[in-house]
Amino acid sequence: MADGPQMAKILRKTDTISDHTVNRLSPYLRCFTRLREEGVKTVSSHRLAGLFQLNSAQIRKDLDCFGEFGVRGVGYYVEDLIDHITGILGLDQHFRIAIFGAGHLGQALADHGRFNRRGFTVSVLFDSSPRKIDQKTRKGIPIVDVARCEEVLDRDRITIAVLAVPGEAAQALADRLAAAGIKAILNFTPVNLRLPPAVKLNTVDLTVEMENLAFFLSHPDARG
Amino acid sequence: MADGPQMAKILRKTDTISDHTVNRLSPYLRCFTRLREEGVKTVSSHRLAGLFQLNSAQIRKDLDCFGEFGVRGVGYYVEDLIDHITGILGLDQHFRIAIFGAGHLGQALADHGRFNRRGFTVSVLFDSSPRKIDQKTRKGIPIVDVARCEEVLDRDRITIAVLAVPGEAAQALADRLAAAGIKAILNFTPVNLRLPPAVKLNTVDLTVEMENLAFFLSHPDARG
DNA sequence: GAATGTGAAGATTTTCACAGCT
DNA sequence: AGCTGTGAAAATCTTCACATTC
Repeated sequence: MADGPQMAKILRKTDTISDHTVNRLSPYLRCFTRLREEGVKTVSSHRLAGLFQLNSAQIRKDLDCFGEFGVRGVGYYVEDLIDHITGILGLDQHFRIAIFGAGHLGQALADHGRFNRRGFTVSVLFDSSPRKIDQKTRKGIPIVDVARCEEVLDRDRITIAVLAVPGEAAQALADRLAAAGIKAILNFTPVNLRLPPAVKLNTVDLTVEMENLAFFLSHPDARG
Repeated sequence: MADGPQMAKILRKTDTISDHTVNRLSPYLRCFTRLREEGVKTVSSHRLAGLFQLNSAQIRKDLDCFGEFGVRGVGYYVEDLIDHITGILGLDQHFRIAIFGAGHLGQALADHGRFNRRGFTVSVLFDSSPRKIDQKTRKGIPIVDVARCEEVLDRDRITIAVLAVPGEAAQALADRLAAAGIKAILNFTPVNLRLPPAVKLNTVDLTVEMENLAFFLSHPDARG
């Protein structure tokens, strides 16, 4: 629904949303969903600014990206916001995920609620260890031999790969996934992956997060 | 070593490093460590630019933040870079970590190599479930009743808390941790935590990561 | 010659401030 | 009166370009 041609209809004038705005859409959506649960019908950019610790102009600019559907003197209709952002993010489609690496982290992610919610399903884990192959996770997601991954990725129409393998295996696997037509990768390894531009890569690097905290602990004067 | 007063000596003129630069220090350090292992003695900003897919001027500006120790015509001494960045990040100190929530994710993180390396140790997990209290993780890290957390945090001189609890419990716990003197939190819950400015907060939000990928899958024209 | 350090230019993001709707 | 939408200003981040040093 929010594919190529339709995008122009959803995305208003710019035809392009800034990177930072994209990263705010998901928190916005979560917030709006909670507001709806609380029975809130409309919300102003000022109130949202308070909730997000952001400037209200920032929020108006962000929401402005995909059409003027705020109402002056009133604010934004929560239901409208949810519809629009759901569409922009593509969450009216369904994405199937494969997790590579059935170690503790991989299995924890596979069974984690965040990966199995509106818009997403974890369909399979891949591993190379004979002790894990053909087992299932606690919640029943099958663990398959990574040697068969191309076949299964295609069969299950998987578009997102999550990498929870040892760092040494990451680049070779990423190359293989790119060749197999995977279009998005969430990388939990600490490797700077090289990928063709058609593949979107997000990296969650726990070392970076921890060392960033260490920096602020060592320099209490900087930010806090 | 890299504490308040000394900071002026390490941080050159600006007395303040930009946020983006701070977040690049950790990847830099990892890269330099690998270069050292490979026996590389000096490295130029151009070569680093290639490795990081960054502009070479960017790298020079970043490294310039904490003193001019590049050598014109030669480049940077890898050993020097490692020493300086280690100091800046505070990794010559040792930080003890407590993980809150001994579910699959919490236990996976506790035993994960990234959290138990130079500069960091996971000393304890906290949980409220009687079935988990007084157990240990696979690698032997004790799980303690969260009711006792203030006592243990103090006893073990823990400065970093990792939150892997259900979202509903997160804000109350964060308040408690702030009151207990915790100075840095790595938050894996999808909650926008409010904390006093003295507490540094980093959030890893898996929903945001997945929905960001969904956006790019739905808009192949944008970045890829 | 090679590579740093850096002022100035360029790009991007955020904030301000206010005209214009309801 | 209240609040959006938006041009313009401010702040931040990145890149260019070149004088300077080894």
